[in-house]
Amino acid sequence: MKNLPHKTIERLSQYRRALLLCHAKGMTYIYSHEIAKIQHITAVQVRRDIMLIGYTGTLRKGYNIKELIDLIGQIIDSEEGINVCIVGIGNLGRAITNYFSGKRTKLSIVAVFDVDKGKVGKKYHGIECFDVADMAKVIKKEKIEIAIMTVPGEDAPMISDMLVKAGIIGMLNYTPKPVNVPKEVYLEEYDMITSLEKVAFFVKTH
Amino acid sequence: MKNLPHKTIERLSQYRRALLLCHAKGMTYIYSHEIAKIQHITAVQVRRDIMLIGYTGTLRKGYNIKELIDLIGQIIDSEEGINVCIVGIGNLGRAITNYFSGKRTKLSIVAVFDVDKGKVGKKYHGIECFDVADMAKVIKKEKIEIAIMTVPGEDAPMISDMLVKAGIIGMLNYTPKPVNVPKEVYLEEYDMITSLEKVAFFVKTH
DNA sequence: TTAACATTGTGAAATAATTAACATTTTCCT
DNA sequence: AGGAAAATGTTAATTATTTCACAATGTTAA
Repeated sequence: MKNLPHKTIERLSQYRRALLLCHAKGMTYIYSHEIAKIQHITAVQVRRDIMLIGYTGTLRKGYNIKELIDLIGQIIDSEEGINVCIVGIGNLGRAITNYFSGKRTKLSIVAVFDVDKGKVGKKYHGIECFDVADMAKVIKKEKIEIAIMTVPGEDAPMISDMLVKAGIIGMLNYTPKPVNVPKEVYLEEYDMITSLEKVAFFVKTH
Repeated sequence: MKNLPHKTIERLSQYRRALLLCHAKGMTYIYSHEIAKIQHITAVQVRRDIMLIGYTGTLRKGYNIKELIDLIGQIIDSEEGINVCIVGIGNLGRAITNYFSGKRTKLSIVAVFDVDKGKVGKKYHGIECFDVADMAKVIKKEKIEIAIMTVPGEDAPMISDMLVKAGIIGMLNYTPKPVNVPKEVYLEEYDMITSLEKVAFFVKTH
């Protein structure tokens, strides 16, 4: 199951969230075109994604929601769970801890870091804030594997290097500054300004 | 210049930001492989993107930074500038106003909206917060064309509909909930949870 | 019981994006 | 002056992703 396309993985994560809502509403089966409607993509794409993970639905009844949720979980989650940290607990960092608080998933945010001594020692949504200087120590102690960077752009390269040295193996960079990591580290970057400029461009060209 | 690939547009936005930093440092020329290094992509891709916008560099000297910045601006900016609003001024909304404050670009955040009466009337980074109920009025008055949604997921569909009715033509949805908009409205969705789950998946599979 | 229909599953085609390969040109060195 | 090196610009090949088209099959209704 290694060779799932990146885009399929993204959609599976989204399907699962939509399916959890349906499940909570008491639905038991769902058609590909219903999932497609929710995600505003095509039904064929939904079916193909589901085909790729080897699940098969029931003709004329659609997919069993519970089974599909569980299967997606088997595919994209780690059995043991993964610990995550956030570096930089400004507005963006807090927004992310917010999203996660309360939701129990296989991904747990177990530490946040900041340079601001006024923040160190405080708790954010129940998660303790440590000094960036103690990063390596805490990451090892808490077995943290993924880091989310929400620091100012100019600090990103240095923080990134520290994270890599501390043994992180996945990184999500939300700063506007691209960072370099060794190829063993999986890096995903997202930049809000770029997205907005992209929307502006495509708005302009209809 | 209409048919630029989506990915090229994203990268042009990023190149521009990197080039502005280089320009500020006093550099006048840059090689494709230097840009590539900064963005950690390949030099061929940089050259191809630049080729697509019709710019040509100087052999053995590289690209003129100032000229390239200006050309990218001509391509991706709207001459008159575009007004943007943020709906939902929680942590994420504030993070975005933050990013933009101080930077003068062709994109201006001219209004923020919230349902919380305690926030209405206050200013965030100099931008006034209006009641969501007055959205249509303010959007027309201020000639706002793009909206950034940073409301809780459950409010997203309703807010989205209101925005569309108010005449928005581009939308950036940062809630975890996909929304439906008519095809005349350009929609870009980004979901942090999905990104994190994706990183977790690819970390797991090396 | 059978015809019409709705739905899944999937090979093949189409489209989008990246990468390889290399011709071309300028500069530098000897 | 001439050859080597270092860049750009671009066509072609490759890879990734989406969409089309339709076979298969269970379900419903007459």
